[in-house]
Amino acid sequence: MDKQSIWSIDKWENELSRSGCRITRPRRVILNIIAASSRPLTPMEIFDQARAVTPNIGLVTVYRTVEKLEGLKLIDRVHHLGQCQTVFRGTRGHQHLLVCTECGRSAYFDGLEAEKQFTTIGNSHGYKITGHWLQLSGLCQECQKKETT
Amino acid sequence: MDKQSIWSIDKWENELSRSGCRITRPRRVILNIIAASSRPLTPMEIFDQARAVTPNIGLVTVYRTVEKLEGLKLIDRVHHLGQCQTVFRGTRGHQHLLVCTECGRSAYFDGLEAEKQFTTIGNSHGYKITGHWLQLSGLCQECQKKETT
DNA sequence: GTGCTTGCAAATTCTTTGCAACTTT
DNA sequence: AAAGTTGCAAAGAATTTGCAAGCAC
Repeated sequence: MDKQSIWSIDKWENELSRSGCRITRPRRVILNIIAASSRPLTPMEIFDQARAVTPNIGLVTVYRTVEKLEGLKLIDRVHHLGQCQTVFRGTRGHQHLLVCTECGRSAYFDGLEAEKQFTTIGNSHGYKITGHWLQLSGLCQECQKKETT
Repeated sequence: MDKQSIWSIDKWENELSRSGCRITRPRRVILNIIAASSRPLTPMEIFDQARAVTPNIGLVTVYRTVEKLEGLKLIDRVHHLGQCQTVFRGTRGHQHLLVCTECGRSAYFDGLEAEKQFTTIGNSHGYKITGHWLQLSGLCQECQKKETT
């Protein structure tokens, strides 16, 4: 677990209690798993990892915790392999995701200059732009190596 | 149904038969519904509309037809309201989608200059970019009017 | 103690599969 | 006639809900 993860967990727990939620053991476990992951995870994957730590945790708790974290914008929903139930730790400020199509390893990159164009594009179609979704996909370093092997 | 839709349907039927598929009545109905829609539709929505025309059509046929159309890239999967099973007629050339968060009305816009940056962004993280997903959301003209009402 | 959480079991919802009858080419 | 397609019913997944017992604050 890197510095960033630790940083996230503290922040997440603060956010959670600030919004009236309780910090329970199952939640702490789920938080840690998501924060430590280098790739987006499905509810089931989170559940499996969580069970290794707390065998009697319920899948339902995963769903409910994920829902809460998403509501607080602490995690993001990611498009990956036709799934959109996978989640990844949220962006800090204005960033977008870069996902490896092979292994799922993900990284954030900063917003583009281009985003300024979005309003203009919207206008030309009569839309008032309120948001955008941008995600790049490709092969991470590891998976590029495997390709050539 | 506008010109664009008619144009799509002819093209779609050509593509379908060219890939060894048969043009059947249920398929024609589904094709027409998707081509004529100004917003992304879920399998169930397509089914409901189709039933109005062919009461004994099966939901299964919708799933199977959608799968086929998607495989031929004639329709695109769209992110809308947490769903990613909704589909919309495909892009022509290099375009991206603009979706109304209220009513779903959608339009395509041309690719951005900015896309040239994507490769560079990828490189700086060690990724080899193979694709990107960009979708804008906002309020369409109709829904902006309703807001002020 | 109060009120949020948990895990279980059951209920829903969504999607896929097996198959015999039926169309398209 | 051959090969792809259809709709039904059933199977399988994925997700949500009701609820009594259990914790966090």
